[in-house]
Amino acid sequence: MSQLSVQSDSFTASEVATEVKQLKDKISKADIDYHQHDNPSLTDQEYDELKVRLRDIETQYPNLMTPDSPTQLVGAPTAEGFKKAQHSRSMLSLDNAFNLGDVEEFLIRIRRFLGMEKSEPLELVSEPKIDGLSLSLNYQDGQLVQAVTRGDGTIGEVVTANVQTIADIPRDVTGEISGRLEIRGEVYMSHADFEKLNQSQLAKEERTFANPRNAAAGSLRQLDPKVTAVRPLRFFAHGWGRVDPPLGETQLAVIKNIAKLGFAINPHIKTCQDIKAISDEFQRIEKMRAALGYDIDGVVIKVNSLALQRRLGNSSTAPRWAIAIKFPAETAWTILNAIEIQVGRTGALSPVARLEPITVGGVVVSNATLHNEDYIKGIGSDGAPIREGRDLRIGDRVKIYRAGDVIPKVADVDLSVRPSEAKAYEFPTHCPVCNAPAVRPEGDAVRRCTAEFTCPSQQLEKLKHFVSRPALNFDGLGDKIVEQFFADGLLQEPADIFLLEDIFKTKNIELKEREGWGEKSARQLFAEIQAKKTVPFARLIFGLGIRHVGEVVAERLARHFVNWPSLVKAIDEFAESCGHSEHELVAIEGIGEKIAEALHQAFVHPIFRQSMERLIQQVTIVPHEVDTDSTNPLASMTIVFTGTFEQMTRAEAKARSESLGARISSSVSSKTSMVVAGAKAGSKARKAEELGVPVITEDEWLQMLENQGAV
DNA sequence: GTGCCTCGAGTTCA
DNA sequence: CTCGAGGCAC
Repeated sequence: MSQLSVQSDSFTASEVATEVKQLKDKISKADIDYHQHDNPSLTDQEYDELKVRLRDIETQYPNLMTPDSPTQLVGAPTAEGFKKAQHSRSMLSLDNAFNLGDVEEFLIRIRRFLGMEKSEPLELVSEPKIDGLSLSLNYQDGQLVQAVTRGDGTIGEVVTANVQTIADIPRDVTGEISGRLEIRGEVYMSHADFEKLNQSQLAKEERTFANPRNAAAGSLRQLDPKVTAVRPLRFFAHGWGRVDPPLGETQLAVIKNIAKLGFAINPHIKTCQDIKAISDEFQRIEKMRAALGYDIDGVVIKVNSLALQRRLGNSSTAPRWAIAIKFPAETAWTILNAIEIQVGRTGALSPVARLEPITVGGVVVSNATLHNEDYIKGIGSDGAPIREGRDLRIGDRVKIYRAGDVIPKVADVDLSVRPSEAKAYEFPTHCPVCNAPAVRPEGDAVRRCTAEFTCPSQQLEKLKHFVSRPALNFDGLGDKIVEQFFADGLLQEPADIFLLEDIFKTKNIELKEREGWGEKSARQLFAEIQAKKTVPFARLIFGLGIRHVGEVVAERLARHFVNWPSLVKAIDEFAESCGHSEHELVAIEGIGEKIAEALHQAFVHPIFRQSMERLIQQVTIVPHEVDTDSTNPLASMTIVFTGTFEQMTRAEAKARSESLGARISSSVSSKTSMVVAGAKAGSKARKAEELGVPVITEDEWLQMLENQGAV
């Protein structure tokens, strides 16, 4: 293994490529020996060294990285699962519109973001929104190398073998295209094929599927590709991820070129020039819906120009250049049997409706969210009536729909059949779990249990949050197990998790002897806990479960403060400065007084403080990753924008710099790396000069972006 | 002070 | 996925 330490600098490009190939082969052979033959051919250490070496090379030569590289695969395939792979660009969802007004707002938002006049033309493309499963297909030099499901948008499951038999997906576009090509689209099943499949399932006395979407999902996620092969799956391409040679300059042109490569595309794609055309097209598709022969749940509208799409970019969850206009949801009537109150990790008392089970949109629903006190009364928090002041009472006949085809909600109540004995629901004034007073501040919609750190429900929910996927992401320590351990008094706060092995010892309990545990699973759990002792800073901050501090705010804090002591110091200082707006904390983009106050409130609380000190002793914090790419000067900068911009709007400038890894701040301090001053810049530019912070013009700023190839 | 826009919190079922 | 609310631009 000595060649592994050789400096790659001394290698020629082709030598490096050869080494990459060899590494990949070795790793995948080891994978097969290990997982499929249960016969490891390498020691763990040798295996890890190979992977580290491959990752090093890929970091140095990103062009050698392919989607099927073992470094892109996270986690091993399990008996009942698929390998997982990270998407090269995350697969976002779409914003939804439910009426024309929403679409108009969407167009206004786009024009405003781009600084376009109302009269300027903006070409759009419309297409039916297929109700299926999103899939990413990765080709290298024309060969299909990997197919990945959407998953959580960042990481999906590898189903390459399963999609090889789908006729709408070419396995090979060799000769047509070289380099990398990632096609995205929707896997679905036609109505006719769905009926046939269910009949044959019936004949074989196997389970039938509730709807084509479930049938498609079930068929795609077969562990045995031979089963998938006989299932009649189809595919429409509707987008793309990374594509090496550009395929066109508009959405429509690229899609047409994708069709030329042999992919199926939907025949009902059209360009629209204005809201009227969109409306007409939506109605046309809606009329056609039943006759299409496959399920659609709306119409997708996209900005046609790819240049504009690039300028618009993405928000954290969805592209700004597309929107889905959804068809109205299916509804069903049922009986409201009971209203129960749940207490969440922030102490929020959330009412949940227990329903007489009913099928809505192909799924049996027995619970529905009731949001809050006012929702039960039929009144919005702004005083606007939702059901014209008609409240919900136990025993009522209610209309249920699934918002966004997922979350069951109560849309209406039938007063004509209300039982005479039904009384108005009285919302509890005390926590149903710990009986502490539950208060609802003036103007708030939510009533909260006041026993912030002592209410068992809040403690438990905070623990669940800490172990959850976006936080510390403990494998094999899910909600159910946390609940058990909490009920048995083994866990109370995050630090206890890392001390679990000791806690078991001192209490003289053997985990492997508990119901449902064995030697192996116990050992695995303790290993996982050990592994999670090293934790990325942002995940740790998010895991603390402080109000108003979600993933994004946690990431911003981690980015800004880099390490734990600086964060704590800033929060303590904020307290001393009596929470004033000049403070470093409040100057961070996206963090205002409420969030700073929430952080301060948590950290001054002795119980929280103590539990933090215990936790910090247990973990090693990985500082927030700073983009060390030396060719990107924006990566580690804190930038302040001031004045009026001409070439791009402020929102666009910010979005652009954030995507290049810069931090945005609203006020100038000694920590500011640079001020970009547009026309009529005032006090901020002056302050920057006083502090010796460089001030550049809009043109110079654009020049910097251009140097990054970001324009 | 007001009106976006984005983020956070809570929710269902398979 | 939706709603409420925080942050920020106007």
